[in-house]
Amino acid sequence: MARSGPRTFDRDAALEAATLVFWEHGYSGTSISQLTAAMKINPPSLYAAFGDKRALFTEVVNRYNATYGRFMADAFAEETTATGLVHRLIMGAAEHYAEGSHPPGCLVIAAAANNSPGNAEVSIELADRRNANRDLLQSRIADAIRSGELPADTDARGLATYVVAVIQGMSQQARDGVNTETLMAVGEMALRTWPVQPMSAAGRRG
Amino acid sequence: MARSGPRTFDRDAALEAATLVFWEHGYSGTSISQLTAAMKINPPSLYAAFGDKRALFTEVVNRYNATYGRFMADAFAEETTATGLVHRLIMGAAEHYAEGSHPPGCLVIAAAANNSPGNAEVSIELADRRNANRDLLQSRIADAIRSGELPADTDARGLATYVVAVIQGMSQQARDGVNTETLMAVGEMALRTWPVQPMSAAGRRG
DNA sequence: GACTATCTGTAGCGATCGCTACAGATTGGA
DNA sequence: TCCAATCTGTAGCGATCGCTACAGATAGTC
Repeated sequence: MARSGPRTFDRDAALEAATLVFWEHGYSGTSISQLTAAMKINPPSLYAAFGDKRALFTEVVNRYNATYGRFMADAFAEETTATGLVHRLIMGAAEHYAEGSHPPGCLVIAAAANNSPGNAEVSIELADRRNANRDLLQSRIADAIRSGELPADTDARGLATYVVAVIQGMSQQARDGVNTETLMAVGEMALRTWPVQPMSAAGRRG
Repeated sequence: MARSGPRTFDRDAALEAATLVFWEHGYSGTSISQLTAAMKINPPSLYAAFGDKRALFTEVVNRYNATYGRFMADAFAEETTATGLVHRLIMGAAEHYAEGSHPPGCLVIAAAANNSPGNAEVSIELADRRNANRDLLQSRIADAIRSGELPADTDARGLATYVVAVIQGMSQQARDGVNTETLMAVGEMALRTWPVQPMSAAGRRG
């Protein structure tokens, strides 16, 4: 077999393979031997290219957010109203979480739920990402209340938590085998609770 | 130290201790040494009294459903309308998932999310329990549609999945640090999407 | 009070974990 | 063409995993 010289494997393809394994089995449920088998490299190559398991996972999560999870960042960047933003977040989750081309659900939600004390840092890392998203959504909702898009008595914290909970629940349901069609129905039901200014035409509801 | 004779430890107290550890760290994230430390027994006593780690976990889950998770079974047993049932499931989750007297969230939802291939059976065991609950709720909703409690065009599958997703999302949010007050707000928002017969007085909405 | 049965504590089993030392193989530069 | 540098594969490190053999200690029986 070919040994040495410049790197012989595709770093991004290896990251993609690692992503799918972490997505399916979570951080602690994935072993180095599983990773090296999926990435088609040997342990020393993995450690030379990515550092250690922890650093590889962080790189995987960052890449995930820029690829599979991109619809979230895009929604935050492109939607100017809280109503449009929430609609796109929820329906995007419904659309993507049960696609057959990758493991079900959201990697950031599902990949570090069970963690031994030794892996607590990884749980915290993902929880921080989830909570940052929720806080960002809350601030966008607060903006919408100030601008008059949403009623003045709207509970920004509660509403943001509700939206994030629905998305996380859809991720779990996708993991439990629910298909895209049902997730879409869930998303539409979730959006019916959205507060609308009585005299406003800002709502997206059909 | 005292050795031997009849069993010297309280079996149920040991189960309770094991419950809290599994609840916090999940199945694969909990080691035998953690369990024996929390249960204040040594490995041979654990294996003599409970079989192995897997059997202990199953016993823990059954006991959990009869204690901490009892509000779910009670709601199914005591509520006669789908509306009342769903109200009690969601508000019960909101009330209990962030209590400070035990780990946050629901053990059945959180304890086997990350699993290596060797622990796949445990994931399936909990997924089956979750899906059985969802299917039971769906059948109760279908009954309510037939009886006229809910509109005839109600999507029983979608609605049951929505309710279960909200509950699972609340569990995740509790794990991420959200308090009871916010969970209550989430539950009330979730119930606003409940379909009501226009001419009926069956709704519980405030 | 010896005997049997049962439980407990110590110690350690084989397997796997994340990770790495080492040497063989191949490349680019001199 | 030979060297220095770099990557790869083999093999195995110490630690921990789930689990158990073994022997010491206590209880009930006669």
